This record gives sequence, C-alpha cells and structure tokens, in this order.
Amino acid sequence: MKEKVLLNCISKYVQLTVEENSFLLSKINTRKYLKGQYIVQQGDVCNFNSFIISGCTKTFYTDKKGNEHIVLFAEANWWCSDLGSFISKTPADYNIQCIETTEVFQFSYATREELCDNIPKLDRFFRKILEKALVTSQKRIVRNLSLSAIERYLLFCKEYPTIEQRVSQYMVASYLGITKEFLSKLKKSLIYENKS
Amino acid sequence: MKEKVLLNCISKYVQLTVEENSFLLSKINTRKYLKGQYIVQQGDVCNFNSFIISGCTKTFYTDKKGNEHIVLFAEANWWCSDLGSFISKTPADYNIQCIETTEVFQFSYATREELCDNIPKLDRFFRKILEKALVTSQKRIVRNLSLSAIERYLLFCKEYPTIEQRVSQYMVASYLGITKEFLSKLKKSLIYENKS
DNA sequence: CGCGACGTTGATTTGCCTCAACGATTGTGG
DNA sequence: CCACAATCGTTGAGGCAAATCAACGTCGCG
Repeated sequence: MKEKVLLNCISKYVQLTVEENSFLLSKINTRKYLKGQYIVQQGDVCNFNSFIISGCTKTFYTDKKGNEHIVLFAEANWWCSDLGSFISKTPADYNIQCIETTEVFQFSYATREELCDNIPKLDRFFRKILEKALVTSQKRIVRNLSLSAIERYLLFCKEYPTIEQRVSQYMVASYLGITKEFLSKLKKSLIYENKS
Repeated sequence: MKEKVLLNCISKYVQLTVEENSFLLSKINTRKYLKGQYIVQQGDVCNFNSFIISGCTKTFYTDKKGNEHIVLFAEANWWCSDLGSFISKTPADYNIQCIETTEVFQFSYATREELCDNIPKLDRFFRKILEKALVTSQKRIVRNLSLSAIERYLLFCKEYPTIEQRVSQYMVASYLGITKEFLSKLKKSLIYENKS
C-alpha cells in the first residue's frame, strides 16, 4: 500500500500517533501524470505540493531565449512544487514536468495548513526537510561559483547516479549550467583520459 | 529594548502569548563581534544560530586556491549560521565573518530544540522563514545559470541597495561570481552607456 | 520507411579570467 | 600631523573555458 511510503518518509523525522497517521491519510489525494505532462506551468499558480510516489520530474525555468534552466530533479520520496508560488499564490517562476509516468500525493495549501494546525509535529517535519533542502541549495550555489564544468559533472554523477542514468543528456547539461554540446565534449575527453 | 526586534520579527509569522515571549527571552544570549571577527570558521562546528540585531555579516566558502565565494550577506533582522553544520554538528563548510561591528542573539542547537518543543509555533515560524530562504536560494541558482554578469549586477543593486553600499566592491564581485577586475570594467561600461 | 528527438563534431566567437602594474583611500604608529 | 603600509579599486594585454552556429549521425517509434 503506497501510503506507507509517505508515512515512512515522515517517520524519519517525527513520530506520529496512529490517529495522526490516519488523519493525514484521510487528506491525501493521489494523481497520476504521463511522461511529458506538466504538474505546473510557468505563469500559472502552483496550487499543490506534490510528494512523488514513483517516477521522475524536472523543475525548470525557461528564459526569454527559450533556454531551459533546471532547478531540480525529483525522484520517488521527494517533494516538489514551485514553493514561491505555492506559499504566496503568485504566478509560478518554474515549470514542473514529468520525465516519466509519475504518481504523486498532492496537498493544497489549505490542506497542508490544516494538517499542520492539527498535527504540529508536521510543522517540525517540514522545517527539517526544508533545512536539508536549503543546505543542498546553498551547496549548489557555491559549487557553481567555485568549480569548473567538468568538476561539477563528476560530482553530479557521484551524487545522483540514478538521475544521471534516467534523464537525457541535455537536461544534465542544463542542470549543470552548460550547453549539451559542451557536455558532449567533456564526456569525450573523460574517455580519452581513462585510456591513457 | 533590543529584544523587541526579535519578537517583532517572529510576530510577522506566528502569534506568541505573553508567557511564550518571556520564555523565549529567558533563553536568549547576546553577543557582540568587532569588524573582521568570525562567528564561525570553515572546519569548526557551527554551534549557534544567530539573529542579527545590528551590523552586517558575510557567509563565504574559501576554495583551494584561496578564492572567496559568498553564499550570503546578512543585515539586521536576518538569521545566519552554517545550517548544515548547525543541524548535524559536522565541520562547517563556510566562514561567517562580520563586515562591521555586529550584535547578535545566539541560540545553541539544544536551546532551539527546547524552544520549539515548548512553543510548537516556533517550528512553524522557522518553517516559514526557511521556505522564504529556499525560494531566494533557488532564484539565485536560476539567475546564475541564465543571466550575464551585468544583468546579475544590476539586479543585485536593485534588490539589495543597502548591501551594495556598505560592502566592498570585491565582495559584491565574489557574490556575483565574477572577479573584482571584471566588475570594475562592468561599472565603467555602465557609465559610458548612460552618457551616450 | 521516414520522421523527430537526441547526441556529436568542428570552426569560430566571446565573456570572463589571469596577471601585472599602477592609483586612491584609509588607518596607524612614530 | 605626517609618512608609510595596507587595503581596495582601476586599467590593459593576453589567454582560456565555454557558447554559438551549423552540419551531420543515430536511434526509437508511429
């Protein structure tokens, strides 16, 4: 039963009672997206915070020239939303698109507030995962400032091996902040290095 | 009375009772740093979360070549710490240095947990400010990926005019991810543009 | 089979860095 | 109160990492 995945995820940070668990589950909405479908589109309001049960999504910004810039990839057990849009009901800065068939639990803003009001431990849960997300985000800023493209690529492969395998090359390039052509050249140079 | 600044900051997000306020204040520690002093140094454990009463700090990473990369500037009413180090008691990735004489309230990890245990609304408070911080951090990632140096500089001046004025040029450059020499050239080119 | 999405390759260009030297401003001790 | 050092900012010459552009391979799929 897939609800267990979510309860498991939460139980790593806070301990809910049986009643709290069932209250939480009573508020859950499940939704399934096909490959290529959008959970949110830039400009729309992001009304849901989604917990990924299975599949994979990319959150990205499209600039004036039409180039994509990937904010994050999300796999099973991760949360995704355009947080800024979600919390202040303003138009989303980002698109969230499913790279594969993806199944999620979704919470509206009102539902999430209701849950946190009734189960204060959830405030703590979200606080803790936000702390982790912020640490990761700041680390990425620093890496983009201090490392070369090839160093960033190697770190990405090491830290997100499953993502590197399941998404297209051009998305990896976009995440790293380089062009797909240049990433292609980097990978070629790595092969030659290993041979010599 | 400077404790009011902190209570004010919190009251923008959650409403504490009189007893809660005084419990919170009873746990407060004040500390003053001189210009140039460090709140944390890379490699040490960051034992405090600091709320800035007055002054200004920079949080930065020093790479192997000795270059500084600024994660964030913080002024009055902001929180700063090496969050990763603070929550998991591991060596800090970053330095936090005072750019001016700076006065802060400090909370140890244990104190913060005690506060949140006794006042669950504080979990919500921290959740909300973390949400905002994460939005800002992700926005910066996207900007670094999608904008040129001059665009980033102009946005920085627009969004953080007070910081642009009080910190050295080379720190602004480091925040933007460019060299001080190149920033100097950018500023010169802006002057010529306005004349013609 | 033929089309569309993705990846590769090479030629050329460019945004930004490096290095080195030189002002300007500030603060500090004699 | 001046001299001098330290710190910060500016300028220019030259170099490199990565972008751009254009063409061509390749693979999966309707």
